[in-house]
Amino acid sequence: MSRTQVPQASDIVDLACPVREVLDRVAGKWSILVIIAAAHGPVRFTELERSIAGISRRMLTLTLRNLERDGLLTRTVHPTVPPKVEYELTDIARELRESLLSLTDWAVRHRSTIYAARSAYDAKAAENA
Amino acid sequence: MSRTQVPQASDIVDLACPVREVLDRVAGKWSILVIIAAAHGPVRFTELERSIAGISRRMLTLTLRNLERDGLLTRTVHPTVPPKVEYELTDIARELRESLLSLTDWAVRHRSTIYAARSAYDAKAAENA
DNA sequence: CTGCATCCTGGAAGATACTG
DNA sequence: CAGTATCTTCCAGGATGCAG
Repeated sequence: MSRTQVPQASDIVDLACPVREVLDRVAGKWSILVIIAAAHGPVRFTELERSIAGISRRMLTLTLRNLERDGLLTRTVHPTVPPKVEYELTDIARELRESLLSLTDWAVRHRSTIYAARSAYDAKAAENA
Repeated sequence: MSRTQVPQASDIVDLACPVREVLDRVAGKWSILVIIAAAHGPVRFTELERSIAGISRRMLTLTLRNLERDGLLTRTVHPTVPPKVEYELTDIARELRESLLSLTDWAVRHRSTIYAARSAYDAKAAENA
């Protein structure tokens, strides 16, 4: 950031950083679902694959790697045949999950309102067309 | 949640829906920042543009439209010259913002831990290369 | 069972220019 | 002031196949 261009809305910038933190960590299409699916304890790869409807093997792998990289879950390889790998949330991931609960709660409480608003908006837009 | 210990696919799906709800609404790169920036009361377009560092006029417009469509904010046009448009969060958006606070709080509390985990992970990956 | 390598596509978002 | 209209770029994510 140059010295000539000082961002004057520092309040937003200050808030934005942690927001970006969370977002970048949780942004993916599957991250949160994996966190939820892994919440109940050590879970195997295939368990996750089965419990998260619609996820591909590739995306599950990528998502798990990212979460592991950020220290949100641990990966334990049991050198058996066939291989057995278990994933488990770390403490901070469990904390994160708690925070997510209030979000999902919000979604549940207001979903009908939001649908209604959306329908109304679209109806009005259509009528102008 | 069912009585069984191991969540089957349906359990995750049940949880996944509200999660998707939130995500889809807040997913964009700018949505949350706009919500935060508009939190303190009626805000004009240009105010938002200035306070959200890095956002383009186009993306601000698109984001505002989406939030309005979902009933998260209201758009009030004052037919003056020059035009004056004010945006304001709705009640449910303010509620959402409250929920987001616990997330940002999480991010702040654990950011250093996460950075450390990431560095460690990357270091290990590099050493295997 | 648990992945990785590759190819490919849709859509999000940036750059730029114009307008009531 | 508060937008629209295009064009373009980029990459998350899907599909498929192979492997230890």
